[in-house]
Amino acid sequence: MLGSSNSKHVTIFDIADKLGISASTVSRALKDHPDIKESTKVEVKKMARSMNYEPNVIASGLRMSVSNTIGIIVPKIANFFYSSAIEGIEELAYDLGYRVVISQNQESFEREVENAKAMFLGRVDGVLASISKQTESLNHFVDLQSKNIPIVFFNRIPKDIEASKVFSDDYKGAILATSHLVRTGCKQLCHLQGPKQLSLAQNRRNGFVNAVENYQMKVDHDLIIETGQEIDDGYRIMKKILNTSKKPDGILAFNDRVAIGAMKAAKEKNIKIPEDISVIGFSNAPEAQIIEPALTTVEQSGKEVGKRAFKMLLDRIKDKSLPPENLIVDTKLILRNSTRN
Amino acid sequence: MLGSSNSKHVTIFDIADKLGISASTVSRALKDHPDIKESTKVEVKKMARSMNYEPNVIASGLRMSVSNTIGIIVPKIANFFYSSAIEGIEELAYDLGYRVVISQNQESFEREVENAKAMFLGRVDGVLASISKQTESLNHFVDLQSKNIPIVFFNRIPKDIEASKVFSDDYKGAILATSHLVRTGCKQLCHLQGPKQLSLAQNRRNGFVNAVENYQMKVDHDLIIETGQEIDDGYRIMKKILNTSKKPDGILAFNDRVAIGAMKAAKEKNIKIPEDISVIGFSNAPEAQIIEPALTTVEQSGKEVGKRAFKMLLDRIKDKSLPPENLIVDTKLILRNSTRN
DNA sequence: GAAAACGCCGCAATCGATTGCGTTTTCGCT
DNA sequence: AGCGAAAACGCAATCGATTGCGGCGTTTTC
Repeated sequence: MLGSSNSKHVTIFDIADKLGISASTVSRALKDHPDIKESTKVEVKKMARSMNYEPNVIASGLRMSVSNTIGIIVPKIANFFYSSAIEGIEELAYDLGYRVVISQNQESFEREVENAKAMFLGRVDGVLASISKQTESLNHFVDLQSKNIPIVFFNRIPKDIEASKVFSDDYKGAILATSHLVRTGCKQLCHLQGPKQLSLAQNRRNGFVNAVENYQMKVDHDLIIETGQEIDDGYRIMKKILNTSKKPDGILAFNDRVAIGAMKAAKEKNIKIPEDISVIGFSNAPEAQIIEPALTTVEQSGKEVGKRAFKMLLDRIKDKSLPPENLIVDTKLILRNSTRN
Repeated sequence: MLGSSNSKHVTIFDIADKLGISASTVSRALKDHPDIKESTKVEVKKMARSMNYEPNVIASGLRMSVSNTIGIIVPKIANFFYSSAIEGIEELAYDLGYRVVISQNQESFEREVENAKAMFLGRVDGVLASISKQTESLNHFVDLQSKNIPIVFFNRIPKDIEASKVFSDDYKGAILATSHLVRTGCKQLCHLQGPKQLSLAQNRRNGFVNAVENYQMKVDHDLIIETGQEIDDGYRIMKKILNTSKKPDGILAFNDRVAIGAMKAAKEKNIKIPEDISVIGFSNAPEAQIIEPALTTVEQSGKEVGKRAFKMLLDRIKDKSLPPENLIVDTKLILRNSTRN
């Protein structure tokens, strides 16, 4: 267990006293320093165990200037993708003896700056970050780097910074999805592209456009529309679209929630999915399996992205001279019933 | 920003040197100690600002034996309720200068014990915990308490421990839900009660039973069934039920996901919801609004529970002599279309 | 047989902030 | 001017672990 008494913590001095040796020797013995005789090591370790000694990571951290802690900065914790990513990160970090501290900013830029500062003050060994929708300047991250704290960005990544980045293959995902729409007979495609400033939204858009052009079809730019990222955003936009003369028969949405909103609007107009209109989302969130018809979507595993990002960060914590690297996590199309065969 | 140079951190000694005074004075000046002359305070603070001084919380923590960190232990991070709770906790903690470290155990008891130990080693100032499904012994938590680390349990709470607990009013929620089923004409009620060992499941069950009896109806114990907590669990059980002679016309499920599974099974048998069978879930998860018909459910705000639990913990961190307290967070029934009017 | 080498361990400084206690400075008052 | 109390500040220890350097006793080396 954790130790039996409720008295103060056992220190290496306590062990040293009991054994009539010095604390230095105890310290060295516990970490198998070659200067220490085997028999002493055995004694010390035995005593340490019997006294329920547990090293004080704070004290050690002060001396060594490491904290064995990594920080995570995300826009919002209670979001399926991010909580999955955090789950993946925690899973790996835990086994490696790293603590995970979390902070969120609810998409506020100022708050993100504070987040970064807090990470610095907390002396974390490294940071994993997804930027907020409002992030313009990146000084707070650059400052972190200049303090020798490595950063790995994941999912929502900034362009203008030299740092490692891990993100899903949005471009390819969009190509796969769009191609599927075309091949199943959609003629008039629409893309609800989410918040324009996000690079992942740009990648998806590019995938969409390129795929359409690949099939020698014309891209209708009136049907590439900026949206929010919630159900209601998809709903409102779709309602507007359906009131115009343009009648899209295939939709690639920014994410599953936007897709679901769009589906809701279509259903209200008695437009049948997938017969009259096919819909594809992004994420493979839990909701995608619940909606009817079940939503075809581009899977993006938050857990996987989180894990990869953590590994990359770990390498850079251990060797600060490693150059930045980009890692693109594969995506795949999950076929369900919101698209035709 | 964070400071401009990439050199070592500025310490109170650096400030003291520049000003030709001692570090003690700097330390005291920075925290407005009455022994220090007003003019010196001003000078010190000015210098501190201009040198971009930031206190080293690790060093201070070592001396003060506090970490300004609270730990969270949950079964699973990527779960809507828990990630909402974490979100709420982080929101409050952040503003109060507390860091939040997270650990999960994926419902494994052994892992939970490790979680607790890690919290101890990390010298957190307090712990917020939801116990795993498999938790039997509570020694690891008792140990934490005996080390003078306050714990507040939330949501999934253990019975046999003297500690503060914050949980939603499951009993009342079940009463509300069950009553609504009865009042809208359900005659044969069924309760999918989730994992039996969880106290919240027991509370819900009690609410269910008492409500039924209140209406002078007989409780059919064959229709109070232990289940898992996932969609598939609800689906499988419901399929079985529908193959028996008992035909429930009202279901209170352990949570929304189980409810959704049950709905799926019913739909496959062409049983109409809510005409032939009414369904109510627990949680008000995002999925509840997506499913069709939209799911009537007992709302439990993870965010609210998290915040309340954090406040309670904070009080106990500041005053360790505070007695344990129970706080029951109100629940309410959200009416949607999976029940009749 | 003296010197160099090695094995094993302790002293004391270090990381940065805090604080009890003692010392110096300041200032009021006679 | 001189005394005493209060105000203002410095010294050094402390929190716990780590580590360079030096000490001492034993063994190896030519």
